[in-house]
Amino acid sequence: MRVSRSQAEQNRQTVIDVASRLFREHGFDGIGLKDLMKGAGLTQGAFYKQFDSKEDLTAQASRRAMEHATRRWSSVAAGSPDPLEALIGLYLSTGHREEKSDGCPIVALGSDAARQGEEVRARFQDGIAAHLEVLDELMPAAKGPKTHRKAMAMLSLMVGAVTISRILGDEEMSQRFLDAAAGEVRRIAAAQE
Amino acid sequence: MRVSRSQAEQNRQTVIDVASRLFREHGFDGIGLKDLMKGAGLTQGAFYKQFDSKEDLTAQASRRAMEHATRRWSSVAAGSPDPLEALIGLYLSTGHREEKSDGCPIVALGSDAARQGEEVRARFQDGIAAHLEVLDELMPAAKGPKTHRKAMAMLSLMVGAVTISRILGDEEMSQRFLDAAAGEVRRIAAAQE
DNA sequence: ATTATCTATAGATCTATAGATAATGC
DNA sequence: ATTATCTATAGATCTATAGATAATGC
Repeated sequence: MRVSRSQAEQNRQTVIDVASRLFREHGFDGIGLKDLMKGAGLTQGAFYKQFDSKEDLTAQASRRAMEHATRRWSSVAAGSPDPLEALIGLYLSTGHREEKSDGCPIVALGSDAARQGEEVRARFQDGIAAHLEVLDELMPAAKGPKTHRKAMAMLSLMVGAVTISRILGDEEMSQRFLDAAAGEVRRIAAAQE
Repeated sequence: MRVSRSQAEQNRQTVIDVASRLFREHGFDGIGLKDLMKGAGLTQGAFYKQFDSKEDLTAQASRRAMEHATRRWSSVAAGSPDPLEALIGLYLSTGHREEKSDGCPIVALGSDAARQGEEVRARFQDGIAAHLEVLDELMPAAKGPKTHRKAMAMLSLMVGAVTISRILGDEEMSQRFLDAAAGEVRRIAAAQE
């Protein structure tokens, strides 16, 4: 039954990966330890050797999800001649709207995160700051004192639009929210000031 | 033990009101029927004479919260010489950031709503459409074909900014998100096109 | 006679712990 | 000898139902 130390550590990492996806799909309160562990091919009993509590896993899964999302933003931006358009194409798309478990954690868990303890919220805060830095870098206009301010508005707009588009059953309305956000994100980035 | 028909109906309405607040505070999965009923001064046993299921109450509480929020937007806009500034002052404020249970349901429950069934999501969709109409009305620039598109971007931006500001423990950063959003909402409303 | 609410409970599920087991690591 | 994982379980809580009770409404 016992496995090697490196295998145990790998199992722990798998649990965090699985949790980062299942929490995004079902919410922090929408999935239990049994199913989280089952997703990693383990049983519930192994949980408390790996983590202090469910809240502990929640915090670690939040960090994992945020770091993954930031890395994706960076590499999409770095791999395109027009980083902003590449990011808009990725984020404000139907693909992203329909991919809850591998999509942006702020969209999938933003409302839930606001109700969590300090530890979880700190992991989200770090991720949000990292997202802002990526946006700062790809701003096409000359970098001014307003750049960071613009990045905040762009992130808010993107998060809000995908959140709303996921709620809407009316496909056309949902699409129009994404398109409207894309247009305004471009405008904000391009604005002189 | 039995109460009059009108008292029973009033009790039902109280449960919906209480639920619309407690769900916003704790999430749909974060509070049980016992505490919801207790909040209305009743016991759990009375629940199923009033509602079909928890999901039924979830849908009714969502409608109630959304209608309340829309009415607040309308009256704030109608009661001011500068409707847009009045709305910004109400929505993108620390007061709203700290008032989860009586604040915007899209912020408090947006991520949760995206995971709910059609019935609940339809109530949010109706409320979102109603919010857009309020924004359409108060747009200062001459109403063009782009008005509705702008309203969508403004709503997304406002929802995203307050959602993020509620997650952040860093007060200054939180405030800067609200300010950045306020600035861009004004810009979008004022833009010619 | 009907029924709104109550207490009580069924059955499922939740987080967390205890003790057994079998493999690792010294 | 230590320990990662397993099965089993404690105790709390969740949604939903059943039957009793006491007041309403015919």
